[in-house]
Amino acid sequence: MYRIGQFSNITKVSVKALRFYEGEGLLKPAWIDAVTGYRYYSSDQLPRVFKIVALRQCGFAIPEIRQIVAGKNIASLFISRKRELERQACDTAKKLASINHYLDSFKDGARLQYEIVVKDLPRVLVYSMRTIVASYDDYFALFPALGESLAAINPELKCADNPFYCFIMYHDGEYKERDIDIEHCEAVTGYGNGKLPEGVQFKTIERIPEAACVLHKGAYALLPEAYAAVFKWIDDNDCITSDCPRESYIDGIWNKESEDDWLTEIQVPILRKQK
Amino acid sequence: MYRIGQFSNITKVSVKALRFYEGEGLLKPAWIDAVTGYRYYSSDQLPRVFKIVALRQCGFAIPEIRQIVAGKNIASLFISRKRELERQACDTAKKLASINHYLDSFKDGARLQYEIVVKDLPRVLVYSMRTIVASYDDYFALFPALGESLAAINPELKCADNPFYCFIMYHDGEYKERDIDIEHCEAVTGYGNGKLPEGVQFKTIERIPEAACVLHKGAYALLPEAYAAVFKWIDDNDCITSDCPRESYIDGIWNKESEDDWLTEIQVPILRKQK
DNA sequence: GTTGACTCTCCTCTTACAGGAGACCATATG
DNA sequence: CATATGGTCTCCTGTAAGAGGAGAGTCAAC
Repeated sequence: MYRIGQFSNITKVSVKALRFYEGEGLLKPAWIDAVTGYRYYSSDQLPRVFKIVALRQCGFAIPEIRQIVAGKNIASLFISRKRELERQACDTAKKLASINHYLDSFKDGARLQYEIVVKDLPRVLVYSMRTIVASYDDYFALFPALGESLAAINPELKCADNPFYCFIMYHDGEYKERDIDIEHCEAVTGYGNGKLPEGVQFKTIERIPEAACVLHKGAYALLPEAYAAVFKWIDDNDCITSDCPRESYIDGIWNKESEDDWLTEIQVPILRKQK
Repeated sequence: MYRIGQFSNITKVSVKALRFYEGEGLLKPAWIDAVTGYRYYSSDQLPRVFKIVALRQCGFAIPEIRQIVAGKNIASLFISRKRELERQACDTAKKLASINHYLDSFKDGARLQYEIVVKDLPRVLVYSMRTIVASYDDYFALFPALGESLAAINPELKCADNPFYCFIMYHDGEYKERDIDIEHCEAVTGYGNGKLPEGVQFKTIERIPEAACVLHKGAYALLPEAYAAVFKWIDDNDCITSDCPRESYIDGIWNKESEDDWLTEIQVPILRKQK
């Protein structure tokens, strides 16, 4: 019979842990002195300790270990543990890739400027018009008229209380300066039934489970830098672009005077490459 | 200005988390109504939220994020985060390998019999004798005499209160049934100074940082099964044997009548293969 | 008898929020 | 104007697996 300290030395399990396992009903001491309360352990308990320690080294939680030592459902517990560990490994790999991306970007200028966030983009109903515009300036000229025409048809549909309600999608796979294939979208609360202008329609845009997003603060002329950052991130993180990028206008000429305060979010749908 | 629920929808950060970040001094609402206590957020705060979310997605803890947004020590924090993540990845991989080992062993008989535990074997002073014995039976015949000769020289040195005090090391790289090169060891509390029998010496056995250990319950004839299990584990876990295996006698003929109650621990020093 | 090393129980602390209770607030509807 | 509904407030508890420590009792040796 060994006292708790000796047994702790033998098994390399801390005294705190031994007491904790007792409380959890995993390992009762062979005998407890009723007067002093001292716990006494015997070598017969070593197999049990071994089992507990081995399972803890596999990352099992206490209630799972309790089931396993009771002899229940063994294989299924191991399988679900395996899946959980695989999930964890994948998770850690993502974080690591992201960290490496930022570390790499520090090499040039030592500032953390464009932070990439992975988000879910929910399914959304929009009032949309797809056009090919000669240049960005042409697009910005077109833009206000659309909002007004929507307001004229079904004023109750607008949901402008969400700053992300207005965005465009770029249907060109690549970057272009001229003749850009653009779809202008405004989120709405339902399909309207007024007469639509030429080329305009109500439609549903399906959910995107993962999109790499970056926030750009400042003039639109600097947007390409933000694009470069997010595409580098996508590459560094072993992802591919899975759908057309979106640009969502949060703050702009309509509510901020200085270009430096304009806020635009770029959202690029992604898929993780299988390894 | 958005109320907390709207801002939560926009940023995909939960209401609870927004309030928590305020408490942590990471993100103060743009304005708080002094009468109602309602929090109001503005789009100017989006960049900050982005930064926080991006850093959380890298696995940074709140105090680290607090430092980063304050602009301190950026690179070093990223580097230590990277190291931590690499440690985690390695840790998960170990657990996964271990789980896979057990799952594999279930294929034959569906029992969890030999659990492998990775332990540190501390530095130890021993009274040792190395011999080549013709067979195991010869060794067991030799065994008691050694303990007695030690007791005769320096009785105060024995530390038999530890059940691991008595073990042997196998110097043969491979399994043999005849002419086995064995070192018998008994842990002692110091070097003695009596006259030593032929072939016997006091020596120090250095610490082994990692050893794969398995507990065998039952007759010595079944020990090979335990050896098979531990060597399979070592293989499944991408490790190599780095020193001679040890067998530690915990319960045996001297304190248990039935062979079925004998308890022996096998300890195999290991090294992880680099990947 | 006294020391020093062990051990006991009980309490708090760790992380990044989630869940819920009970009360207050805002807006739309009848 | 009263009410219904849903949003928000603060405050409390819970999480996993123990670690750390306080204050009191115990064991063995000198």
